[in-house]
Amino acid sequence: MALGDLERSVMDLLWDRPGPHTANEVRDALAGDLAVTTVLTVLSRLEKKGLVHRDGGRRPHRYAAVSSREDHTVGLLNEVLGSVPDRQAVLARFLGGIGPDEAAAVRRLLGN
Amino acid sequence: MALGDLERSVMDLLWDRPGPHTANEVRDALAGDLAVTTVLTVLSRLEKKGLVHRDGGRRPHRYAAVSSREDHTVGLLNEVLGSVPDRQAVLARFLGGIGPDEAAAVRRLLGN
DNA sequence: CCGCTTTTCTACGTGCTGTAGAATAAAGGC
DNA sequence: GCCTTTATTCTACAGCACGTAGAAAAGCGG
Repeated sequence: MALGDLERSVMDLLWDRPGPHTANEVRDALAGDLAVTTVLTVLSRLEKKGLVHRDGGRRPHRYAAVSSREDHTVGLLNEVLGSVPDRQAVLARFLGGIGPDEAAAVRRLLGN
Repeated sequence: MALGDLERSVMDLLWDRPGPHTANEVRDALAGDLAVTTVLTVLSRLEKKGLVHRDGGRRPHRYAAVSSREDHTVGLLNEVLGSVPDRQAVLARFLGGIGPDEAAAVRRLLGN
């Protein structure tokens, strides 16, 4: 699921600052001078996309990211990899293009 | 650069079948019954996006993918990874989620 | 009950994509 | 050099996602 620029900014905010936030808090933290309704629209679209959870128990409602930025991004990676018939071939090229430092990190991460 | 469904189908075709192709060939190979002009529009949009190269030397023009499916997909992966502040953290989660067989393949690809 | 805050509904402009007809251009035969 | 056929470009339009927000409704504190 691709995000627009503003949607992306909102997600970045929710990822960068921990804890649930109200729409007003999100608007204040965003660059520019948006209307709260704009932020609410975006938040509700993000909720429909399953990226944001809304706690509507008390007013004002609180919003938070459903999954971490890392988990979300891994999902995107797998989505990209799923669109291709030979996943391994892509990984091969990807690994061939990373720097030696990062290659070392990958090796370490694989418990080796 | 995200692709639409038809754009994606055309790219898949150009990747699956080697050599340059005419618009008519592409249309015949595609599922459904599209007009050639539709295919030409899509091809020219893909050309503008830099994904397709057109040889307009002789008529009919021939079209071919600029880069391999693997290289293109690696580009997408890096685009996704570039949108995140901590690339390594994402790679860590990604690697944690792959199967043991694929982990072995990755280790092998890293020359280990 | 009343005003203020918050949320929902509705709406509109823009850009991208799928789709293709109309208009134009080239190319080959005669 | 014309004419027919084939290929390319121009123009267009509907649908959808997104940024943006006003108008309307709903809830809360006093």
